[in-house]
Amino acid sequence: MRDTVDDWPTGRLLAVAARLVEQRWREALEERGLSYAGLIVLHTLDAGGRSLGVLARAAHVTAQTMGRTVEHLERDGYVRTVVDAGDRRRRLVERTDAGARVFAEMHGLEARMFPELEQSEQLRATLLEIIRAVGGDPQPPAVTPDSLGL
Amino acid sequence: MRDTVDDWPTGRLLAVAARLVEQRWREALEERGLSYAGLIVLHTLDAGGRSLGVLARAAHVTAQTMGRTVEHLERDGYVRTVVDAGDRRRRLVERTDAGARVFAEMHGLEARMFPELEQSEQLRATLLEIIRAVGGDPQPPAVTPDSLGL
DNA sequence: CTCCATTACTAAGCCTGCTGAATAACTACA
DNA sequence: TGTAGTTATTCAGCAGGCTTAGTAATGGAG
Repeated sequence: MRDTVDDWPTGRLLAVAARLVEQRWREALEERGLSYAGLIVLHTLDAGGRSLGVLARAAHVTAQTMGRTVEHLERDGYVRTVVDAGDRRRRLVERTDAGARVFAEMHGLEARMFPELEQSEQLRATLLEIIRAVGGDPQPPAVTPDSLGL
Repeated sequence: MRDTVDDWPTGRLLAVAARLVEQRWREALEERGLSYAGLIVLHTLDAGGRSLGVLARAAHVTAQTMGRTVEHLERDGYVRTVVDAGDRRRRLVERTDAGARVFAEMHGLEARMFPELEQSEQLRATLLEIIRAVGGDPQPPAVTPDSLGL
């Protein structure tokens, strides 16, 4: 009769847990005018400028979604985009100084915010298996998704 | 240099995994004109009619979000709402015959869709700990959120 | 019995996901 | 060269999260 979260299917638990963690992040981010999705982009750009499509594939979101997120980051002055000279279809996205600064401020938090989470190798391994099994890195499409096992 | 998902913070992995699983669900649901959020509501209503607020707390979403989801379910004919006679602020939500039918069709899928997921007691336990630590059941607010440990 | 705090829900608006469909630029091939 | 196909991005629109700000009904205190 009692309908607690305890007897929910695992997929649903996954969604709720992810939402709660993200929400906690939001509280820390909003005072910098930054979103969780934006933080991910700034993090990815740490290694240098990237095109929109590359960013999208890295974050496992569609190009459309990434386009809008980058738009917002640009509006807020955290990234700038330039048309790729070699392939004018491409828009290269790079961090501004403000973007690099705000990322540096937030970066340390990733480990401090949920230390138990970061240290749980078991959980990380399981999540990575799920991601590979369900989503799969788009690079090797020859892998059968049935080879999971967990 | 290579920026794969492997070295992402755990919270981010959680979000990606949840999104991928939900997306897989969506494919199976859309042909019935049902959303993932809607399925959760129909599931919760399996035990009988519930008010909007109760549904929201059960799903760990805000009352506003639940209001809209119920609105969509009602539009599609899967639930009906009636004003509670005893407390006219409340709107009781109950499944229609169509709602009960479509839920029955989908219900079995919960276990079949990702069998490995459902059987991983380890993962379930970890997710429940996260949910309790970060979100916490609103019922016992006396529990200190520091008592996690994973 | 009246007044006020609380509770349940609604309204408006923002952000991030998605899909489907268009456009522009590049590439390959005849 | 020219044309067809692929790839990168954008546009439009829907759903579901969230927040802040109302409104209406309840219920308790004086």
